[in-house]
Amino acid sequence: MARIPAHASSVDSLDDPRVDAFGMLVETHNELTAAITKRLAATDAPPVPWLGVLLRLARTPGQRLRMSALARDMTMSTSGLTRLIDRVEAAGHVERERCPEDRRGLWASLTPEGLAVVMAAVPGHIDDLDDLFTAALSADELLAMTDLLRRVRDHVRGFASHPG
Amino acid sequence: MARIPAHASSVDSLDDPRVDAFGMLVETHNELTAAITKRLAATDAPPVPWLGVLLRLARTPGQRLRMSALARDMTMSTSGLTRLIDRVEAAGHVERERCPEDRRGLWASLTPEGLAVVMAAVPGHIDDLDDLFTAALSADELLAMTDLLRRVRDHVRGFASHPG
DNA sequence: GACAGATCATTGCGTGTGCAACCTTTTCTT
DNA sequence: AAGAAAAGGTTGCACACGCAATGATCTGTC
Repeated sequence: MARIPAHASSVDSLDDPRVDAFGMLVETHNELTAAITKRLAATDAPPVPWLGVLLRLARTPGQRLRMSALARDMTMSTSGLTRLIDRVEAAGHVERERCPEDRRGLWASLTPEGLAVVMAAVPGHIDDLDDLFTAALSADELLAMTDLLRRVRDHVRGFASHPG
Repeated sequence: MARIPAHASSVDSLDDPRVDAFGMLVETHNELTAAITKRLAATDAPPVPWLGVLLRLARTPGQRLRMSALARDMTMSTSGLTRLIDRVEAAGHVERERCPEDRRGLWASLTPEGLAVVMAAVPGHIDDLDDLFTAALSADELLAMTDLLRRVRDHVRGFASHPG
């Protein structure tokens, strides 16, 4: 691949592997989340962001997480998470609990109903992922891709670029 | 790692490489687009979706694309694209042109100003990508990841799961 | 040739999200 | 100990997006 001089003025300079990679990340994400969203909506499973919250809580010891920590994990703003938890809580899947050692803070805590919901939803979700996602890759490739993505994610997080 | 029986009822069944991979795709996308969005906003460069439109048009022979084709390429609904083009057109970067051979259709056509804008924005954008994205990977890994993502994207598109 | 159905693009509406401002509580500084 | 600064979470606001319905045009069938 030829280096691209900074003063390049032809449209050829727009073909760049870094730009391509970023574009592909965005497109793949959009295609896949749109498809998964439709699959979930076709059943009575919770939508993608709900599933994200419920999965994270279910996998956490004590099955509760601080609001701000959950926002960071979900890569969304705290205001976005406030509203998301509003909805999930209204459905009875989580509860807000006051935090004894920091009275500013709140726990988002998974309810038994919420745990039941996520346990019931996951097998179908995995089937959807097999169809739409995993089928395109070998097992090794899936792990390799996960690893590459994780490294990029961690790298970007190092810039503390989160929305507030 | 142990196989997970379909009737598994413990939270261990929630640790699944397919679920992990999907979660990582979403997180990486969210982190990276948020960070890139902030970088672009800090300069006078156009926001991410505008850049997507402008780049696609700039790289297309004739530098124009049908609205519906552009919507598919951008992995967004046609209504979303209508509004996006409204904004980009108001900024003078593209123009709608009636299509002689199909009077229902419209071309989204890059203006000279739009071309100048994208040519000016791309070098800085590539610098941002180098910082935030490419730095986490070797050149080979970047290409490998792009390839894996492309295969997943193409696979999902095979399900014709687009929003309308 | 006419009518039914599909396709292209737009609009009304609902919703999910980020930013900035705010209040409360904690932590730091002196 | 007191005031300043920082952090946790919520709210007002604006905005971008998807879905469903609409109007216009094309395509296929009889």
